[in-house]
Amino acid sequence: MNTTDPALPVNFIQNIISDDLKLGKNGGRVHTRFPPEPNGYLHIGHAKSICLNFGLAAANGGITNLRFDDTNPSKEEVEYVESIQTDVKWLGFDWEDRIFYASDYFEEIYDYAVELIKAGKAYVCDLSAQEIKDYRGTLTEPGKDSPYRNRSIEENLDLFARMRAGEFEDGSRVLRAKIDMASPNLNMRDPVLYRILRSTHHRTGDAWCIYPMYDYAHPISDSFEDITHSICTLEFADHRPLYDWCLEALPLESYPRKVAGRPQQIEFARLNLSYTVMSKRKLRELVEKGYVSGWDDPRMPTISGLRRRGYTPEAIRDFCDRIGVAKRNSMVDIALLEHCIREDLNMRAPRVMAVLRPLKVIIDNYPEGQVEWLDAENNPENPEMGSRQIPFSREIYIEQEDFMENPPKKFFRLTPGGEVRLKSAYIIKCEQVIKDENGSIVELHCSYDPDSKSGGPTSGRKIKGTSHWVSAAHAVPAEVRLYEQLFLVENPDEEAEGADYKANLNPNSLELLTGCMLEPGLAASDETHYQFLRQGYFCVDAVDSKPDVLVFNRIVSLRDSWAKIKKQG
RNA sequence: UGGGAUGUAGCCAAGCGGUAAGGCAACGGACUUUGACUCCGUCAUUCGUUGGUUCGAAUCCAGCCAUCCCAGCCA
Repeated sequence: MNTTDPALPVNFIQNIISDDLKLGKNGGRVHTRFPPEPNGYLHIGHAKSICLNFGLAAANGGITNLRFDDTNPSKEEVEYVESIQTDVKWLGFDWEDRIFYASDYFEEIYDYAVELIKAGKAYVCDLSAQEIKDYRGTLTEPGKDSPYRNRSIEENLDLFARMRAGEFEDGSRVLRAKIDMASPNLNMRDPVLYRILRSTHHRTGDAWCIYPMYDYAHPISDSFEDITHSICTLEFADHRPLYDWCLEALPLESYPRKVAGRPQQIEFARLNLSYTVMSKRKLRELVEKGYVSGWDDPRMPTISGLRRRGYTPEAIRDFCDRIGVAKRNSMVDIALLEHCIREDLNMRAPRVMAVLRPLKVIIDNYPEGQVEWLDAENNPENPEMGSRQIPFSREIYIEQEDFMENPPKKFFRLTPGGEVRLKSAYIIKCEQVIKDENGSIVELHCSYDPDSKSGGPTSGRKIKGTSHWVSAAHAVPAEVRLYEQLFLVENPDEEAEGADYKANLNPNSLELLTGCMLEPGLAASDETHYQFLRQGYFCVDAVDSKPDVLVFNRIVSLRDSWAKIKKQG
């Protein structure tokens, strides 16, 4: 029980680890592994597993392996193994030199299968896939033995060797564990251990035409790597007896929690996030059908998408710490993720001024041609970040939405005849509204109060509203993308033929703004985050930025977006 | 209707026989050179439900109810 050390995580897995340590199991070691199949990019759900495996080990003085569960070459690609490494590193975790592949063990895994056959615990089955299914029985009825179940050891050995040698067609034979066709647990009804599959493997090429199944390869891999705590998600709970069966049936030296005499895996509930499409199949569909620019499109809930949308590793790790770990299926509100990134960025993102939808303002009583460099603090929350100089001149831009000709009661910004403070500068008063022939507002003429200069001795006048602005002559044009994460507006009926969930994705997930005006001097790098005042946090998109234009991506609140869509009907 | 797992606030989640932590959200209020941020305050007489054991139960026991997972030669 974790009742003493406040530095340790508080969750049921930590409790298990603490108990094991107390009992001296595994020689006091804690060794975990993060075992993704390289069949797609990692998403926020994987982040939970990564933080758990690496975090729990680190908190207990242990280590963590990165292991690719690459036993099904038909779905796997090197692009994915590379992106997974990039993303785990970016999240801030280090597997040092312990990067492994299940495919590294293919030869040994095969040898163990031969041992299983020799021990009478496995047999080659000639049933077709459909027949195996039929023989398996149902949830409520027991299955029946395969007619090939009692082949001689010699025949099994011969057949299995010939399977490997490529003598048989794909799908014509499998190697099965001989367990119990009447088990109430379907996974124990003589599960398939090896299948014949002619598919080029991203690492072993065409060296093999038979590949081990997850249920068989995984416990062996854990054992080879001396893993002490094999953490996986809830849907594998039913596989646990099979995991144990493999370890017990094989002459293996090490397996998790062996000292207790009960090797076992530990299951936790996978992450579900509101508004978030977490299914790899669906994410793949978005990519393959070109609905997004790629797995790292900022609208994607992938680690790489979140990165481009402006999320930091610190925020994601904090989120994973806060959601907790348990065994109940739950749905975490994405507002918590959004809270984590805002909190992280609040202290370290410089405040800058940028006008997304410019409205020209001419300050008539400000000398033509004059430029003043004003002092502006970089982060009021964090004075250590200092200040910078920004230019002020006769013609500036303010945000279109910061002026209203016929304002509602509680509008605090600029109105005809009204005053507003320009952040870090002067108080201005709107004297005249200029419109074009269509009645659209094209520019404002204002006056300024020279005594109201920010930080000056006479700057104390209180004005209800404050606006951001940028000097027209100095402004840098920019492109801004307002991205929001893809989410489902309505949940499509997945059972229906050709269910098109794409049609139900939020329609306004990307808004492209051109002609935005930035204060001069902003730097471009994908590590850079800014807060555009009152407009939220943005990060520079180094992937899409062009030589002459900075591209910013913005983090938006999905709840607000959802409300907006619902309101529009 | 077989097996496995889970039910504590709108959403997560501690709690492990001694009288319901914490976070997010929400709602009040203060502050503010951005209505942001920050800061104060409010938010479960009750732990799926019904019984039982006990001086005492979210914690132990029994029944019931609800939800999720399992019939890939996927992981």
